Amino acid sequence: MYHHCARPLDARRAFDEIPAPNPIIVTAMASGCARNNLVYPALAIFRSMVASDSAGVVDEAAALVALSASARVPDRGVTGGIHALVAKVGLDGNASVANTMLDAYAKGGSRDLGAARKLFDMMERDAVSWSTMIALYAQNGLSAEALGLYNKMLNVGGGIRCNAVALSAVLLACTHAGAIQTGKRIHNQVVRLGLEENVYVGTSVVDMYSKCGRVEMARKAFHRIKEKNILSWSAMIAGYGMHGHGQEALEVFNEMRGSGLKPNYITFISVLAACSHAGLLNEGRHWYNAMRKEFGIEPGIEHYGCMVDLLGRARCLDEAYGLIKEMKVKPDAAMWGALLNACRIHKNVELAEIAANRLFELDATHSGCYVLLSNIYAEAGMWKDAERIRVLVKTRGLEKPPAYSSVELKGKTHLFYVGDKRHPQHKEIYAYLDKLLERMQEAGYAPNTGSVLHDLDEEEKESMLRIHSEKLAVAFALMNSVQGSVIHVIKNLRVCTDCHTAIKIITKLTGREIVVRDIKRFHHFKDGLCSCGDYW
DNA sequence: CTAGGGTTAG
Repeated sequence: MYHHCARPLDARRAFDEIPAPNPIIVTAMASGCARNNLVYPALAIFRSMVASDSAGVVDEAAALVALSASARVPDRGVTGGIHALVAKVGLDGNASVANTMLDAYAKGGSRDLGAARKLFDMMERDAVSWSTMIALYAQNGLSAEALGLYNKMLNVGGGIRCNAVALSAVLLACTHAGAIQTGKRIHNQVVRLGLEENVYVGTSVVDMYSKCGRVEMARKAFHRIKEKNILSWSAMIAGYGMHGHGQEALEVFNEMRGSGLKPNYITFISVLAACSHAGLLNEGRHWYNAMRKEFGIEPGIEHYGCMVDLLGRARCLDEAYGLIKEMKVKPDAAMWGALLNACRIHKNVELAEIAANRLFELDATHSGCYVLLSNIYAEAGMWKDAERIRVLVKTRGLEKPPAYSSVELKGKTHLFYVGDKRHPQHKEIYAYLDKLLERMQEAGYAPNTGSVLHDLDEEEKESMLRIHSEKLAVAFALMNSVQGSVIHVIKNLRVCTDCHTAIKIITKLTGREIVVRDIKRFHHFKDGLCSCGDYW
């Protein structure tokens, strides 16, 4: 009773008054501790139970409590230790115990996916084991492994059927990989099984379509969810937001409030991000103020980040800087990065230097901001300063994380790094790109060599730009798809200025529509224009 | 007495 009332100390007092507690009461005590986040006491109780276990009374329930507690401890190796104790009392063959252990190995401080997989391969597997392992891969960004295991479950899983948990997990893997074709196939499966109404599966489908560039499909799936929760609504708002559809995002937000659900911390991140992507300054200001006053939610670093983006975009650079100075949370690198980016767009060198210096203090190894600052100098004609920063990058030995872009073709994902020659079609791709570049230059495209961070002459700089991953991916997709189909490219970093300009021109020249998902948002290129309005 | 897998931001 005390535990359920979140009063662990009273529970402990009552427990201590029992002269000879039996294993049932001891397990109840441990479970109560775990429920109230007292994971170490919970584990201690289990350890002493095993130590004094002469008659084999430590049962499945006690093991489950201990294992689920071990998944919440920040130290490494705790699950392994409990595993040994569980084995000592002969409970490691128990199906529930093994499944709980599987999850615990990959969570908490252990984070050992390899150990989880090893256990998975050895144990007797049921539907829960398969979905647990698939979910673990998906949550840790190992999309290919998650998809592979999902297929394996259906083919050689010993008659294990598809279930809601495995489906939402594998949809998450499609989302990360941007694998729309596979995602659609899974969605068909969802429809066949009548699981569209399931809030977990439905929300996963919504998020998958949004993040794979099909926000209209996301909306359709959204309407099919029977009992939408705060996550479903937030996903839909975020979906519209990342595509630059700010009004639609706000309409969904209104609908949500109309339905009686209270927005939470994350909902407001989605709302403010949507305002920021669409440049809705007044709406953004309104909801930023309302979240505190009407909903009692204190803005966190993410909300400030959205506001700095939004104000910066609207040329209110001083207000953005003022907001950073007055916020109660310590500004992080992303915050100064947002201001720095706004300075790039509005060519404010003075404030850019302030932002960059604060950024360097926080993260001196972040090569992206050196590039940004150097570009700002270069665009302002301050070549010496631009050069100084470039030298700094070299002497400090900072490497940009490798940029890559990917395109899905007939269900297979093709990955391109800068200057990649690993693709079997690479010769044709480069030849195609050269021809295209000629036509682009005739149409007025001039390579923006200011954004190349190398000590090279102009010609060499142009060839550096030519081989950018997004250009390779676009060229490959153009070569291999039919006129009229929309090309979808996914990039792991922000799309570069030159590629952004280039793709706009490509859509004009070819009459094709190109959608690029970068690390921040979607860019819908059509007829020579981009949905971001050149702000990103 | 107890317990195992899933979805939202960036």
